[in-house]
Amino acid sequence: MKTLRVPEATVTRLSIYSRYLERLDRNGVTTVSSGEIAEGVGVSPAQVRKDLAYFGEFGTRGVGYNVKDLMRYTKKILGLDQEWPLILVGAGNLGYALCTYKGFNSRGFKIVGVFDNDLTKIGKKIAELEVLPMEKMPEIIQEHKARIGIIAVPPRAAQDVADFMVKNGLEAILNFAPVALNLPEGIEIRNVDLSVKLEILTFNLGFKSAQRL
Amino acid sequence: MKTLRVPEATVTRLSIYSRYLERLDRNGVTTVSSGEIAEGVGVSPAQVRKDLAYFGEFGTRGVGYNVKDLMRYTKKILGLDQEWPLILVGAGNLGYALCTYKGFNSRGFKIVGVFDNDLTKIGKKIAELEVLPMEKMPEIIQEHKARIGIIAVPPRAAQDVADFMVKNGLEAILNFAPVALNLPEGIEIRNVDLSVKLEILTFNLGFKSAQRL
DNA sequence: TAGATTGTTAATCGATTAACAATC
DNA sequence: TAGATTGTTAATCGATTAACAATC
Repeated sequence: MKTLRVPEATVTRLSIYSRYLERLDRNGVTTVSSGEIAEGVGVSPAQVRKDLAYFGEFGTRGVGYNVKDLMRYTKKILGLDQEWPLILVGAGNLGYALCTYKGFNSRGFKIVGVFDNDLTKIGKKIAELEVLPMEKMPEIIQEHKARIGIIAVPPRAAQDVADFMVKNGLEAILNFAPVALNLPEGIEIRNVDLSVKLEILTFNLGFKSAQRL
Repeated sequence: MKTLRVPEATVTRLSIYSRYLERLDRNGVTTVSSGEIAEGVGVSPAQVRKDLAYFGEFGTRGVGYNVKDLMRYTKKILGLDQEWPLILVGAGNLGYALCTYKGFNSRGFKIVGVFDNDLTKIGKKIAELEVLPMEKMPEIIQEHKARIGIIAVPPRAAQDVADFMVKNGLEAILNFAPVALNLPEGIEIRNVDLSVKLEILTFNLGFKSAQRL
């Protein structure tokens, strides 16, 4: 792997190519061109080739890419050739949905601990897993060698949860609470905001109406 | 509103500024500078001013921005000065979580119909709403003048649901299924992929380990 | 007035695309 | 060989940032 800086957009697309290749493979397709991938996921063929070029040469000129091989390469690049144990905080509706979300399991993600500080939730079961009090987190992190945490709590609690996760050794956080978190250098953090994309839609609908006037 | 093309990243940030301003307002802050907003959401002060400049002049030189006013302006720009009725298809765990998600309501989004084609789900209640069969969708869309649909079904069903939504007049779709949808020109579509950001994290964790070698 | 902060221009930076030699 | 498609370079495009005049 080159130590060149890879644009985050490239990694995002790689994840999408990867899933598309899985589908092609399931459908029995053995060879694919950059143009077909591009068509399938909605980007340009040059984009596909450029993205892949950050990591190596995976195709055959005049022929295209072997679907199975490229699928494996892309998953390997993304780190999906291994299982990733996840620590989840927040056993509300969103937490429940994430626990049962098949899209995680199929990519090698496995939630190994669900935590909450709400006494009415602790002890309940979510898909095989008992909701645990926060104090148990260090133990579970150690047991599974977890490195990634997911925050699915209300905004006001998110920073405390993040601090607690970092204190206990987690290195990366996926945050579903709509707030910017303050974390020490070196901790990877990404936000998933369920409402932002919806607001892009409302913006665009309004914008189009305005232009029609 | 200028008819200039606005970068999508600007709209995304506007949504984030807007939420941050709401928080400042709740905390009783009356005036804020571009530098403080930048600090609060993690971008550069120039970025904040540039983003706002697409839509007008909202500040006072030497002073900053009035929090309440700027909050109202940003919400208006995003189309959040009105209620948006939403049509949701998919009454599984994710659908359930979205129905009860407070982040939607607080921004003026209101799910007015939940649909599924699973007979075991139809008739059940999710937070005041009865899960309806797909055939009822046209009626509900008309009744509420809904323009936006949310897809929370498994990937293989997503395209059919999208086609059905478009056929019944919806103009914009938020898609939680991890597939690229094919839709006619003019239909706004955005995907929310719960797993992609997680894969960016695993990529970065792997990348960092590789660089340490 | 002196200090502060906006709005905006120009410079910089980075990402996408077009084009084509390499090569199957 | 002729046709196809990759990998890569150079050109283009667009977004971010630095800098500063305007002005409170």
